[in-house]
Amino acid sequence: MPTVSSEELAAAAGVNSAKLRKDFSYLGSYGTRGVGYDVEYLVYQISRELGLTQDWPVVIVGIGNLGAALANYGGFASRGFRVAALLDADTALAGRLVAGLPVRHIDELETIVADNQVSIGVIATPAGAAQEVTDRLVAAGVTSILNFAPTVLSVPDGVDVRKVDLSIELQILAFHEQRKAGDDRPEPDGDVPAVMPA
Amino acid sequence: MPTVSSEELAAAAGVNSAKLRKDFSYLGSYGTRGVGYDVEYLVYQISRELGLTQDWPVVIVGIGNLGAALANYGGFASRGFRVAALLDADTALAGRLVAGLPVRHIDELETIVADNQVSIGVIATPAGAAQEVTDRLVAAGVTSILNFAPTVLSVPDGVDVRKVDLSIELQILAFHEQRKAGDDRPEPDGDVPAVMPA
DNA sequence: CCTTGTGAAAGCATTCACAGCC
DNA sequence: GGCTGTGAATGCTTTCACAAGG
Repeated sequence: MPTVSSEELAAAAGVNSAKLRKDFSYLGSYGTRGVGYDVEYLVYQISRELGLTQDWPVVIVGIGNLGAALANYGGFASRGFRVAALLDADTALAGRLVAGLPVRHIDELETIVADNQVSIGVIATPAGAAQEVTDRLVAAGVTSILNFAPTVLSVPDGVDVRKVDLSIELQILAFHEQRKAGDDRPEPDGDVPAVMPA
Repeated sequence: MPTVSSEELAAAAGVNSAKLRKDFSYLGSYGTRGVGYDVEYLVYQISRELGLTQDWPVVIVGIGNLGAALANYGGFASRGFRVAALLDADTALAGRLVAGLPVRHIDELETIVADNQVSIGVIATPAGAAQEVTDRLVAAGVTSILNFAPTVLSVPDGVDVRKVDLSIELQILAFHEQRKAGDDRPEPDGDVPAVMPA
C-alpha cells in the first residue's frame, strides 16, 4: 500500500508538517501512526470533501475570447465541472462550435438551466451585460456565480458570487517589483510603511 | 475639500473601521482628526504605494484565446500596465492585430524585453511551452512572471512567479454549493469536518 | 464635538513538542 | 521505532476603546 508522510507532503507543498496534519485532522483521522497516509484513500477523502467527486454542470455566458478560453480550459473537466452550455447574445455566433460545443442563444438560458439542473454560472460578458445576465441566471435557479466581468454584481441572499479580476495578480507582481527596485535606492518621496502585506 | 471617514469606507468595503484605520496608518498619517481623509490625497498616496503611478511594460506570450482576452482586458491600462508586445510561436499569427497590437514572433522576445525594459511577463501558452518561455524571459531580464499555464514553473531566486488557476474559484463555489445542498440532509457518508475554510 | 491613530485585549492561525498508537 | 493527532505555546491579525488633536 503506497503511503506518504506528513513530512513529505509538507516539504512538497512548502508548509509546516504540523499544520498539514492539523488541517487533515479536520477532515477526519485518515492516517496511520508510524506509517503515514494511504495515498489513494487520502486522495479520495480530500476529493470528496472538496466536491470533486460530484458532477457540476456549469453554463458559460459570453463567448468572446475569455469565454472561449474558459470553454477550452482543460482544468475544468478534470475537477468535476461539465460545461452544459455556451451562451451568447450575438445571434451571429449561434451554432458555431467552441471547444466542441455549439454556442447557443442567451434566450435559451432558462430552459438550459432548468433541464440540466445547473447551479453554477460563469459570466464572461462585457461589464454592461453582466447584471442582466446575473438576474436571469438567478431567476432560473443558479445559486453560484463566477464573475469575470469588471463590475460588482448584486444578488439576493443565498446566492454566492466570486469575482475574478485578471489584473489583481499582475498588480501584486508590480508591487513586489517596485519593492525590489526600491531596495537599493531611497524612496522617491514620502514615507516607507513599516509593514506591508506579502 | 471632499473627505471620507474610515466609517464610510469601512461600510463600503464591508470591513471593520478600526482595521481600515490601522491599515492606512501603515502608509502614514494621512487623515485629519475630526474630519476624515482627503479623498484625492488618499487616492494618490495609496496609488503610489501600490505602484499604480508607475508605468509597467509587460509582454504577453501565447496569443490564443486567453492571451487575446488578456490583451483586450481593459483593467490593465487603467492600472499602469502597458502591453509592450504580444508574442507567439505560431508564425501564421505573426503580424495579425490583437487589441490593436501586432502579434510578433517569439524569437523577438529577447530584443523586445531589452528594448522596453520589460520586467513583467505574462504566460498564456499551453503547459508544454511554459517552462521554456519562462527560461527565455528570465534570461532576457524579466523578474516577475504571471503564469496562466497549468504547470508549476521553476525559476531562479529573485524571480517572482504567481500562478493563476482559472478553475480554483469555480472549485470554491462548488464547495459552498455542496455545503448548501448538504444543509438539509445528512452527509452521504463519512464525517463532517468541524471547521473548513470560508 | 468628531474622527483619527494606536496601545491593549481578544480572537485566530501556526508551530512546538510529545503522548498515543501502529 | 516512527509517524500521527493534538493540547499547549507562540505569534499574528483584528477589534476594542479611548487619548490626542483638528
